[in-house]
Amino acid sequence: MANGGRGSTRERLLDAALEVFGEVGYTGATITEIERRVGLTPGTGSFYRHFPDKAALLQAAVEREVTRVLDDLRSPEWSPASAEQAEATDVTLRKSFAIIRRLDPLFRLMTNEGDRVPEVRTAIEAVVGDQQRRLAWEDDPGLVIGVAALGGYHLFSRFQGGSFQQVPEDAFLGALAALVDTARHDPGRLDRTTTAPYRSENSILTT
Amino acid sequence: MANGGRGSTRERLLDAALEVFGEVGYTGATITEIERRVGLTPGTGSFYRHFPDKAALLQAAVEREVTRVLDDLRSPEWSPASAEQAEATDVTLRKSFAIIRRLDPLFRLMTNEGDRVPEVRTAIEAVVGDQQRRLAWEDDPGLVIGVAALGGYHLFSRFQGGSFQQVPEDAFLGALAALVDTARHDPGRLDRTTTAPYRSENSILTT
DNA sequence: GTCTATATAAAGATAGAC
DNA sequence: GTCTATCTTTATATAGAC
Repeated sequence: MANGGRGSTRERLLDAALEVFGEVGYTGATITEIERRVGLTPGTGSFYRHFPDKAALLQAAVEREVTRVLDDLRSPEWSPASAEQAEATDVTLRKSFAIIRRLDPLFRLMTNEGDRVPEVRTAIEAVVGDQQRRLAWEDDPGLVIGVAALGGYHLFSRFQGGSFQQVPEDAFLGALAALVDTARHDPGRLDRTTTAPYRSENSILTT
Repeated sequence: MANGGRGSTRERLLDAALEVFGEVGYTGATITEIERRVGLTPGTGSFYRHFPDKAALLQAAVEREVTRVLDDLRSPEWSPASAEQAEATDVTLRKSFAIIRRLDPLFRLMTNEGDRVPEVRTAIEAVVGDQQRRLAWEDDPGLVIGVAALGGYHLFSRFQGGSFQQVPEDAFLGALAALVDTARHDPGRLDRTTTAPYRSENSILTT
């Protein structure tokens, strides 16, 4: 049962909605299945005592989630350090990764509903927009690359049903932080054009 | 019309299927809409002269796409250089990025259908599995990070409906190649633990 | 606030004419 | 190989009893 049976039926319906819509998309989700997950008798239409229709459920679920995310992002645990309190790169990356994970339910909704449900895109832009402004390519290209790498690690891990290329999270974050740090403390390095062919020193492919 | 009206109706149905399933998911897609896209009169059930049912269409579409992708990956344009023909990092990354883009339709299917349609996951694993073996963390952590960054850039670009953080593809690829190159030619760098807090030299936030 | 019963609409699917 | 007509199933949604 969504939310372990806790909270009002309305709240549990919102929990289930975020879950099911993310899993099978809006059209793929049935009212019957949502009723089942919250402990209502499936197919009875009890759902309609709480929401006028399916569309209203989607809208309410997205709105509540966006509110919650924005709220979370204000807590010190997630928010980036101010200009006065500079923080180490690995700390910044860990926060970014936590945010990516926190946004995952909305990401799924976005991927599943994308353009069909404009509210979803608008809502996500509201959340991501705030983060974006702190992450400008001109200011800190290394960090932009780092966040992209975290996004890819997250995405591919989902696809592979484990961690991307079996790389443990800590190992990935550690190595990435070291690399991003290089870029941050020596910005000129990113301008250098790559020329020399690369031959791995320890690849099993190398003779 | 899917495929611009070229090819047999069956082939055009497969084209439309990949398209529509990727856009709205399996349950979200209607036979009627697929008929419309290939130029059959919508709602007439003409589709059923070509496939026994909707599930068969999904399976056939995935199978054909997987075959095509595996075929493409064998061409020199996409395949990684052999151990004897070392290639520059930016070339490797460009190929990887092309592959990620080539896989995008299957990625969408995967995200939309995920666990509900096991064939999709299996098929994608067949394709990705081959690439995976060439990309081991122990051999070349810098490249693994690089590929993750490309995946994140691709994903976030899709979300933002443009390019990630307005960063042009060439700029991103260039900077990423330089960074990955650093890691490749100085592997010890990735082991270094980050300690010094970072303060941007050119951020508008810095006083 | 939940269940029974039922109405309505949409989608999957089939038979048969052309 | 496509269209007309139709059947079946499934899902959204409502009215009313408890």
